[in-house]
Amino acid sequence: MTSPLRRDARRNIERVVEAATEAFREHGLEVPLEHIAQRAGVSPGTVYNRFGGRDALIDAVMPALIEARVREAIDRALAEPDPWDGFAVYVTMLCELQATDLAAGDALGRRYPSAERLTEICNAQIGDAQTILDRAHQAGALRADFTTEDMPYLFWSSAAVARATADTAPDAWRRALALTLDGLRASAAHPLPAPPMTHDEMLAAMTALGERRQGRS
Amino acid sequence: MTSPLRRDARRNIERVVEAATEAFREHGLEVPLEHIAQRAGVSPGTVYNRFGGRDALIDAVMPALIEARVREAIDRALAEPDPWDGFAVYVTMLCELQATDLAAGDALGRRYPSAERLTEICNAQIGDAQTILDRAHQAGALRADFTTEDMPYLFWSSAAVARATADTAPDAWRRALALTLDGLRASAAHPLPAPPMTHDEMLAAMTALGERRQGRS
DNA sequence: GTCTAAGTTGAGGGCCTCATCAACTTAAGG
DNA sequence: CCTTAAGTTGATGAGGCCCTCAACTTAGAC
Repeated sequence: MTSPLRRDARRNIERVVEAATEAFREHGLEVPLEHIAQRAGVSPGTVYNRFGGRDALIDAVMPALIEARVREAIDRALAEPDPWDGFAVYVTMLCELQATDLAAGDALGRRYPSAERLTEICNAQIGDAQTILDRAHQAGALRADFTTEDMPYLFWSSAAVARATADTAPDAWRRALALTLDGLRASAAHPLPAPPMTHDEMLAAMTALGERRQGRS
Repeated sequence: MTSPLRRDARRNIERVVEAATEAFREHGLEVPLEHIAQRAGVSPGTVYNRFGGRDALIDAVMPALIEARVREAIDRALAEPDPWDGFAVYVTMLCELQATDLAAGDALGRRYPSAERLTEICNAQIGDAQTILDRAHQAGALRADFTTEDMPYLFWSSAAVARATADTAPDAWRRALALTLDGLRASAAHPLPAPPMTHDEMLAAMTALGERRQGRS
């Protein structure tokens, strides 16, 4: 079997996970691994030894966080007696998460294929979202032409607003989101100029964002 | 007086401006200056000699482009008999510009204080936007609580969607924007959770985006 | 206390971008 | 043509990040 880790190794793993959680939250998933190492009081080499690279580290840190927060959002949404309120609560809580945790913003709006556990969690999350949408659709509250494939627009938009205003008007995203939500009510619906993305287009777009570390060639 | 430039110098300036226009459009305002130099068939040093740095180059290239396109949008908007349609056309044309020209996306949503001409143009643009908004407000078509300071939300959001989907669903931003616009009609208005940004907060947020070249410390 | 495999270290090679400047080239006036 | 100031070049140093690996340290078994 995998021989048990030495005590110092286990302790370093803990430290790195802890440092990574904080650094990811504060600076996003692209924070230099060297900053994480330093924060953990460990050499860069150790991070690579223990995790093998950024994606594995992401996969060690993010899934639990995302899953917990998404679950919370789902529960609160379904507890809401009014289906529209449920939908609004769901979206708002996830956007709030994005606004307070840059890494969550990355994780919700992008895909990192080699972070397998995270990908799994996020895909499951789409199914959960479907439940909330269905309920709001059936109540006639959510416009009929809004689909799960449109959800990333909300996350991308809110993340963009939150990042832009983080230092100057940290609650601006709430106003921007409220404006957008008003456009999603069935009563606000006007014909749309284009069909939704297909599921594959959506995933491809999110994956491209994950790969595009920064400006490419 | 400033002694006239030598012919080769003038020619190089032209080439660099041309190369920069294309490179900015394709890759955004953060494209490496060396790529621009290469594209212009010129050494990196020449770009620095002639322009002195990225901001000056931006200022040499972007203002004319932005001004022309904004003017076009204003004209088309005011030509629209219905004030709501005018507003929608205005916003849509600027978002289309963002979607087809990454540099325009940067310029409309950010501020680069040391690119003075560009800053001036963009500030003037806000005044023009006010005209369009006023007309739509007075017609009772645009929700009363939507202000000029809310406009950046539209640009940031649309730019985020356009960047995300550029390679996979290049028209997705139209759908996302249409959803958002439906929330801006007076008839869709529900109370908002927060006041608009102040003008200063808006400018500060845009400036921060311009300075934040990429992930900061 | 000794020993050794497990673990850590941090310098270093690779790659990228910025910005500079001494040495070279060339336009253009005389 | 020759001259020379204007202009260009591209190698270079500085800074940042990634990832690796030979040398060193240490936990923990005996």
